Amino acid sequence: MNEFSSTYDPKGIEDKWYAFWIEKKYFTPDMKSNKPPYTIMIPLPNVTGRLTLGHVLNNSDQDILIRYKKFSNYETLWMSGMDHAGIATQVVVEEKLLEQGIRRKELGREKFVAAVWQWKEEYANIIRTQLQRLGCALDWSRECFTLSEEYSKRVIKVFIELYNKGLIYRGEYIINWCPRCLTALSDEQVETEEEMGKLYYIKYPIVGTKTFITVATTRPETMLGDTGVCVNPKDKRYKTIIGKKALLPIMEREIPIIADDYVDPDFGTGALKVTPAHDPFDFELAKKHNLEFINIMNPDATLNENTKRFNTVDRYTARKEVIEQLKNLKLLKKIENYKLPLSKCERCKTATEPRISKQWFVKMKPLAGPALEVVQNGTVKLYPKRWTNLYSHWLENVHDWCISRQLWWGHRIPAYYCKQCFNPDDTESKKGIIVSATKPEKCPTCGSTDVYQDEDVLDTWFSSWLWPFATLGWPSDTEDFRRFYPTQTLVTGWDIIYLWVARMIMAGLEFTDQIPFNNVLFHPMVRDEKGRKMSKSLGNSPDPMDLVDNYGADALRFGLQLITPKEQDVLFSEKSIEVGRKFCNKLWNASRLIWMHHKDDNESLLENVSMYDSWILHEFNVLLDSVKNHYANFELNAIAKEMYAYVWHTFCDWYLEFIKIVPTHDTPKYLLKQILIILNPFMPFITEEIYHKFHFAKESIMQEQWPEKIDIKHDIKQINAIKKLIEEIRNIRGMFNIKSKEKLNVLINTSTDDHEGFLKDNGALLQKLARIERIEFNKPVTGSVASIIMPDIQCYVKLSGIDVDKEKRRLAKEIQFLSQRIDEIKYRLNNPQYMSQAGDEIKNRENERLENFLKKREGIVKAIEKL
RNA sequence: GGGCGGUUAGCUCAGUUGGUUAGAGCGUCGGUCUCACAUACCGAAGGUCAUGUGUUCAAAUCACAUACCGCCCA
Repeated sequence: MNEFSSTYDPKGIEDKWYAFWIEKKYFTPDMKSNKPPYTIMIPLPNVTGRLTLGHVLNNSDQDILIRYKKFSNYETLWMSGMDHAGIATQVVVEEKLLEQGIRRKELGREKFVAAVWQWKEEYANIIRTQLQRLGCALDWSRECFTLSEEYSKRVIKVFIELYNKGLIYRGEYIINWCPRCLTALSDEQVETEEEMGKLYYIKYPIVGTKTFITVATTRPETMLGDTGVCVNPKDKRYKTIIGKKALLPIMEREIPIIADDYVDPDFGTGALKVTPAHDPFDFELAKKHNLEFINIMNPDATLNENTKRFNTVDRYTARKEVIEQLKNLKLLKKIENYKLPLSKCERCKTATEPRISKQWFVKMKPLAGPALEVVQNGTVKLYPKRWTNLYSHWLENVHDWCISRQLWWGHRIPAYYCKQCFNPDDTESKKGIIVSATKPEKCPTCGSTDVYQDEDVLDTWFSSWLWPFATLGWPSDTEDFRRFYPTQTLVTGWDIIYLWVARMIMAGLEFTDQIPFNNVLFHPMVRDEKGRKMSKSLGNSPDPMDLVDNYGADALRFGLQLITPKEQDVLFSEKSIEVGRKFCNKLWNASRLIWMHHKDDNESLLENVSMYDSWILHEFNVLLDSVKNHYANFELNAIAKEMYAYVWHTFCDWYLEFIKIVPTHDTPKYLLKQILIILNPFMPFITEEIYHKFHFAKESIMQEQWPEKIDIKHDIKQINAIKKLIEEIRNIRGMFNIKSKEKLNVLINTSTDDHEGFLKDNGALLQKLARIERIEFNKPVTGSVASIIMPDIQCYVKLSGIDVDKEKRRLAKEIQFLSQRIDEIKYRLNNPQYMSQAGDEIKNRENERLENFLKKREGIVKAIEKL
């Protein structure tokens, strides 16, 4: 049975074809082939959770490109894999365990990590299934995981190499600390949000005087850690007190008043309280002026013993209590409302703390230079182009990268310390530090065998920045690496341009001396209909798999592409997926019609090409050109829209209607195959299914070639004319409210024999599509008629009892319009500047327009006279 | 504070290097179960292209300014 149902139902079809593709190993490149390679590395999904609509967009983009390139004679590889996602995954597993009353610390490192691996297995399976249901042509045989044994070796090798080059160091600086995740974060893993807060003005008594110096701060509790007050040396208000001491209230500690150009005299009071251990700028200032560093906070953001009675009090409670005490001491001058930027942990949204801490860092400047250059000189191209500015700006101002994380899930830092001679507080010397892939037997400095490994793990991005080559076997000189590296295109969201894209380019240049990819396509973020970010708490994020269940994967993919703008965020609505589903059904039914009449035709185009065939083939050529250009610029949305318009409005609405009346052979089946091929990257399942319904020659549509342009043998002017005439007659019918059951009688006068001959030969088509009873040619116009005046064809729709005034008004309006256009063109023709400056192409076009307008106007004038 | 993007039909968006009457999808309205498809077909209405000034024979398109919205960085 090979029946064609009257509606398309994707159920059963999608799974069937995915299994078939896997069985045939279509997604695995042929290593014996001599085609040029085309490689895309998947932006490795986190094993943290299920895929979102953002992933659907990201992966369908990639699938489209891969399938297109496969048709275009490239040996394609789309590398699959996943990211261990250190913080994010640790957080979700912690939460899950906590639901069962189990605390991470109580469970212990080994058992906890085992629990995360279990989670990883479960979610890797879910994600794999999700990508497969979307139809992704990923090579599963090469799937990688950032925490696998082999991949880890590469990460550790890179750490050691950079350490030996002096590009990785251990140091003590202010870092971003998440009090909830209890780990350091890099600058890029912190989000800043503007929030309404307050600016507190606090008076510090000046020692030895009865006067005060007032400082302004948004975080009064940090005053407990102040070790100085700083003013601008040029600030006249404070000239006399520089060098004196202030008495820090509550703590009753004497702190120096210093001067530095860094202080902005116009901000607040022009006096800055200096908290060296809890602010990056204060930290630098303190180093310069030799101020004391007092850490006042525990890792969980409660205050510590350095704050005396505030010990163990939470930071926000402490703020209230400090304010209360200052009020009592009459040292709180005033409070103002103030908008301040608040830094939050990207993963858990907890407000982060700037905190002085000993961590591992990567020196970024030496890596940034080359990465900046390859983008600025166009070796690596970013799409859309404007991301280049952002990329450059970040690299030009890049700070060192804090890569150590106080987590258990990740690559453990390959640094060992000697219990005998390592001094943890000495961040200047490397004494007693051994960086090594395996545990050293003894300390090279003192010979002690008592060495222990760093407890911390590496930032996730320290492994994923190696993705484009570590996945291909690097540093081993593997065949995969030689063949598929550098890759061609990276497809990702712009939100990780710094976190990932820039770092991959750095790593590629540093470790392989090559760019990791030629092109980067940044697609937009998927938001809800109101433009809000998709989030679990808002409940505005549909599960993509529900959408696949309800509409089919092809509908989801195509619908999403249709609404994805080039440079703005996507506002997702389920309506668009419905449009996708309807389009699938349309394609299905068009195929069904062709199948009913043409399934036994030749699948290649032979000699049977009618003028109507030529017309649709010509339109197809136009489409092919446009699609090709759009692919070159990664404009997938434009491709989707054009294919939609062609299939629905050109192919179905006109061509299929034409050939119901004017029979033909071969072309419908031939062209359908071409259409299926160009649609396949966007909708792989339905196109494969239809391909097989027709028993086309290849084992799978995936083995076909991208269509070539077709030689057009006919002049198709007449087809456009008859099409236009049909549209005009339909328009008249609507205008005069003529029921569609009522057939029309028309009189046609033509100015050339060609037109007359063609219209006579194709009268049946005109009758059917314009619903006409009788056509008469070249007779005088009598009775009441509605007139259609085209340059070479005049058509009069006979109707008794039409509203003559209405027709006169309609024609008069038309004349007015034409006259306006005619005047415009004539004005230009009389303008010497236009005549000398406009190009020939434009002038020819304008002349042609003028000629047509004049002909038309003349015809309408006559038509009015006859009314 | 610095930078980037946006403002086109009721809604969401196209609109190449300035050059036909500024387009599409959805929605709305009217009419059709016409033998592939009512998940459909036919037709219509709807825009002073955010505002202002300028450049040009010609501006949605280029320049400058303003307003509003969004994002990134500090």
